[in-house]
Amino acid sequence: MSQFDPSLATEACIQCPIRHRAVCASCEGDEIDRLAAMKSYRSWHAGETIVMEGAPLPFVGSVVTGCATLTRTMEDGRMQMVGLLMPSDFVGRPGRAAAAYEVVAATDLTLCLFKRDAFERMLRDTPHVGQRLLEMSLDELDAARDWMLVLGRKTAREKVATLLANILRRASTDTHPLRAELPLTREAMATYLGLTIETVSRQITGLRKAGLIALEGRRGIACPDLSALLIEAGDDEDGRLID
Amino acid sequence: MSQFDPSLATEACIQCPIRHRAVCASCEGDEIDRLAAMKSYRSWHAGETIVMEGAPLPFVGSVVTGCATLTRTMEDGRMQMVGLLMPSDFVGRPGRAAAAYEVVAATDLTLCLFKRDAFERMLRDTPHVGQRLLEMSLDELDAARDWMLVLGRKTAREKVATLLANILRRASTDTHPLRAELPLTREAMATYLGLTIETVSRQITGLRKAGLIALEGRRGIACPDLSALLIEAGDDEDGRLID
DNA sequence: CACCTCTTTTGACCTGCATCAAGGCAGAGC
DNA sequence: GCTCTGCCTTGATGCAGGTCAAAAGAGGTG
Repeated sequence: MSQFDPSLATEACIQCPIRHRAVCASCEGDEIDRLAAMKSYRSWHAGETIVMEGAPLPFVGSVVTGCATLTRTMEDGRMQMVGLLMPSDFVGRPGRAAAAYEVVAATDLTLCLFKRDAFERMLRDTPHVGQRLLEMSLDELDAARDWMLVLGRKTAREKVATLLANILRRASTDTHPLRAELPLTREAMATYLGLTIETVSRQITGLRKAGLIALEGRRGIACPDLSALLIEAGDDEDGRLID
Repeated sequence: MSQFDPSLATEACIQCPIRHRAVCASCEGDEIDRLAAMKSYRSWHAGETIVMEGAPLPFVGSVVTGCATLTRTMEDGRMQMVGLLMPSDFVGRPGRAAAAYEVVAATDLTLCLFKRDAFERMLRDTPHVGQRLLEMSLDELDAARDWMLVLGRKTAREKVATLLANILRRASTDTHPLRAELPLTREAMATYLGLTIETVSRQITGLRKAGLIALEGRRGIACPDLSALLIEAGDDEDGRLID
């Protein structure tokens, strides 16, 4: 775990804490200062574990840069990723001392952190922060439920297409063709999709051979026609973003 | 859709709205009256659709008696149940006019309802209701993520054992052997578990032949040893309740 | 460059669950 | 009671994706 230079935060932490700007549209001036005084930043390298499943988690916060994964593990070692956190996503759970999932940095990662007890006090004192957090939690719940459809009913090819399309849309810079760097290894993708690494690899190859995507090195991906990829994913063309 | 006699509500609606007692532990006396004045009750028969996916949903509320299902459907008809609502569970989404999922009465069902706009006003005026709702939403999110592990990684037998164990524990009256009435048809179970109806049936038969459960008619189920069933489910013995 | 390690791809084979197709059984209505 | 209808179970077969094994890249290091 390395130190993050807080002076970088002004630009990087656009939407923090919990989508700072959105929240603070209704903040008084000194509320912003109080929030700012409570923040700290911490960084991790790709692959580092932030908390283990069940371990105490004395902070909450949000992703500033990079990408983190939430994973549940069965006793025999089977693993399922249950969330993929991107910048501005919330980490941790007010009102609960232990992490329900393992949290791992998928890429190099910086979090904006609050001590949990201080954050809980803020929730009580500042209702609009609680309202914003409720809204975000309900969005997360919808995303989790959408992903249940992916896990329960989609074929391997549809699953991979769904994930790639989501990543492409999030990273979207409206270039043509659409490009993105995959924040996940093949193994992490398999863990997310309820597949094995071999199946993920085969399906990616299949999509490449069908001309739906192009690979640029190990992590780079390009997509000439997102709507074609979405059809392959079994979604209607304007299917919603899934976490 | 039939009318529910509000006079029955006093007993039945122990935890409504949004676990009324829990909320109202910190309510003033007249807050309770105001909440009560906003409520209404409505009942549905087993199998009736309450709202279709994407249709306008002008109310929110909570389950008083019975059991409802939340389901997402793909264009080609594949369906995945994404939530199973039991008494005291919350229905609907403040801040959103349309239902994200189809809601169906799995059994005969009574809901305690609030007009959505009135409820949203209450959320703004009564912060502890919002806090309670946040807490409930985070619990739902954990449950949804736990179910992702079931869908993504468990075998058919483990899935069925997981569902049956959850139902038995919810209905638990601490009798021995544990008994419950299944609120779901085989088809609904299949939709929940990401399986087909035939596979569900075969796995139930398998669990019965292994002596882990006994069937009592079509809907009745008994379990002589819950911890044995939980081991079959791939959980540790005190695995948590899953929605 | 050679060497090592880690990730990804590819191949061959197998199995768990889906699919297709009959039956069986319980409750409702006559 | 009989029959109809809607669930549920059972059987036979096929295939998608898992498993096991090996090879091919892609970095990193001396």
